[in-house]
Amino acid sequence: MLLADSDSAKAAAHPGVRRRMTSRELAIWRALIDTTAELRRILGAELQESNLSPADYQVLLALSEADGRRLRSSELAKTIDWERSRLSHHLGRMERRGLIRRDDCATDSRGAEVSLSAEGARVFRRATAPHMRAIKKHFADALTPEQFAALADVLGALQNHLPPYLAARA
Amino acid sequence: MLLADSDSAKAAAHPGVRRRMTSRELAIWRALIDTTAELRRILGAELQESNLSPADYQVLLALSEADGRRLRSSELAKTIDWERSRLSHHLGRMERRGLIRRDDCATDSRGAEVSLSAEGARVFRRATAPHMRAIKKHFADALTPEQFAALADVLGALQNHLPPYLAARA
DNA sequence: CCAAAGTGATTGATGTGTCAATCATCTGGG
DNA sequence: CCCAGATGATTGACACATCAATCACTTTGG
Repeated sequence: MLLADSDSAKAAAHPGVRRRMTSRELAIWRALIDTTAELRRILGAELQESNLSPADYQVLLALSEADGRRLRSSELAKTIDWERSRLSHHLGRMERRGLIRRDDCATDSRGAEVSLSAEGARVFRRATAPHMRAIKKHFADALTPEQFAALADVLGALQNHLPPYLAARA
Repeated sequence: MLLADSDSAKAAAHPGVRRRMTSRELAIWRALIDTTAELRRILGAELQESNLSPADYQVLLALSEADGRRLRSSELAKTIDWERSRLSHHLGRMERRGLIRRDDCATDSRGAEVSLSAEGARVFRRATAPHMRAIKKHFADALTPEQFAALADVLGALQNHLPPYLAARA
């Protein structure tokens, strides 16, 4: 039913900005939201088996790619594009679980240095391969090279059309 | 950088299931997740101006399309594909805000009938048009007819490849 | 030098989502 | 009829996100 096309003739006649959305376009929007939500749900459940939330994984990934496996808190926030308060709360929980550490910063006594604990590094290492396999299985294996190209094109168009600051961050 | 393609030659040589993901495929995956997250964020912020969360909107939409603007709680859950406990918590909050009502069900005293309150109907009516405009502005207006077709194709492929029960629900 | 503005980070309140446990009611086989 | 198991729905505990407020420190202009 994604391909139902009762009003596409109208749409084609008016390529401009002034027309209404067609029901097909709306259906594709909903399919986009639902399908990506489902994919996130599946991958999140898979990550859970390593005792990590998707958010945990993002943090650990950024830290493990960082120089010396440590980052200033605000740098980390910028890297993964989180609000600082969200990060602060989350780091609190991750610290309690022993995945990361927070130390006072030498050069700025306001700041905090976040670093990967040995345990955090270990957990991350063991989670990565299954996570990549899951992405491959549920996403990459579903698409042909042509579909990848088309998807990249669509995402580029969407990003370019986004309010400027996202484009700036990219 | 979405189009960087350092290892696509390798990929093309092995169309099968056994190969590793290319870095380009992974980049497209991340772009998909990030772009849809940003779109959800923008539309959520826009909905907020009508004092509704995206979740509120889903509930109100399902109710306002329902026969008599009322649904059994479990029917509602099935319609919007939520866990029952999530719905129960959410309905509690929406009831406190006066958007919906819950009454005992006549034919099954375990059950609850959820219905749109006058206020809920009013709020939903006033939120719908701006919401549709926002989807059009940030999503539909960004894509050409060819890109819509390609996206529908990609989403179809992803859905067909999902674990069976989603397809069953669709 | 110092007060005011700016910056790095945390906190508390509240809304949201998930899981497992619970409660009440319904239903079907004996 | 009756009770064991299924079903409809809620609850409590906890993880997570967002917002506004706060705190501590740093910087800067006079």
